[in-house]
Amino acid sequence: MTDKLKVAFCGTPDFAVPSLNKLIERGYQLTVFTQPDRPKGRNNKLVAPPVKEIALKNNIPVFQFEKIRSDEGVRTLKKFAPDLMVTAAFGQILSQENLDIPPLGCINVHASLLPKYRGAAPIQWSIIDGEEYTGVTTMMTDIGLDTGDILLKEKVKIGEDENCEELFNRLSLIGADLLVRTIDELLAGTLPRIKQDANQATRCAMLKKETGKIDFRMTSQQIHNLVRGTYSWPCAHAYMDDELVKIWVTKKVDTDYDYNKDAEPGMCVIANPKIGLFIKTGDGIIEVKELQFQGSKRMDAKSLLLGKKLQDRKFI
RNA sequence: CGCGGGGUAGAGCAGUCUGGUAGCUCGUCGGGCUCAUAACCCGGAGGUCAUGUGGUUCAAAUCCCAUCCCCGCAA
Repeated sequence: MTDKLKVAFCGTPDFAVPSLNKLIERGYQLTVFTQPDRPKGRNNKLVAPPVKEIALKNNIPVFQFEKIRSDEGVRTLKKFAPDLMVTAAFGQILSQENLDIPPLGCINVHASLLPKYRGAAPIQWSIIDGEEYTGVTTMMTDIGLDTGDILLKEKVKIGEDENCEELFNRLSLIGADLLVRTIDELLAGTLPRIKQDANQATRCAMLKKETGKIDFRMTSQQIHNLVRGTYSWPCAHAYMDDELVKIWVTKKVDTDYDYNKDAEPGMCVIANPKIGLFIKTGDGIIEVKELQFQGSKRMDAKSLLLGKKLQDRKFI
């Protein structure tokens, strides 16, 4: 084992946790930088980022600058004097001054096959776009947005019904393994560095609430992708009589059902507690397995239909 | 004290405004019927109506007060 490599770890959400855990296992000397606690939930209670929880449990120093590129952030980083810096879903932009501090540079773990899906929500967008494959890439961080040289890459197939929470979990574990392999090769001097082909690059935007709005004129497959890709947040949704309805789980329909083929997209063409809930789409119907009306709990469609009549009512 | 919805049988809901025997759709148990079903028919069990030995009342799931829990929005 490499003794006492000093690593500054910058990460925030669950995705970054397995990577941090790996570095802890390695016994590196760590300092963690993460986002400040944010108000969450109904009473605006402050909630610590998952990475902070892990760090505290392991007695690792934690800093929560609003901006790590601030004077104070830079000063703190310099004082720790890391050999290497690692970022994983940090959510802050590093300055050149930050990047110049660690002699070995800065490695970023990014959940896409770069140069595709640079940006903030690559996992979600790869599902929404209906990609067959995605993966994790480690790269040398530079000043651009996910533009640094590619180091290692691992490709995975996206499951047909896999939602982005499941894919997140899968990729976060793969990312953690890829990270330590990257560090090993970096130290061994065998690490490849490949420039990104800017012509092939695509960039994905942050998800907005509005991203999850379902337009039932889309195809069943597109809707299924949207539901899976926005799972958990912002969650695919539609409205019925001004009531917000979250669509949690859908299933593509393979059976031949008898329903009104002339119904408008969004119409509940079959809404039977014994069969389920089926909504007309642009090219057929889609089954809604789990959904949630505003103010009420998330539940499976068949249960909901026991108490709520949705037959021939329409989602917009 | 951010705004709003809700807690009624194992599940999902109605009933609350206008106080007067606890209902519906399922499930479950028992029986019947059908070549068959998203089946159908008959019968039964199962609730201190979130909590308060709270207030009002002849009478509270329902009105008033307090507390707890769940959910949506906003951040």
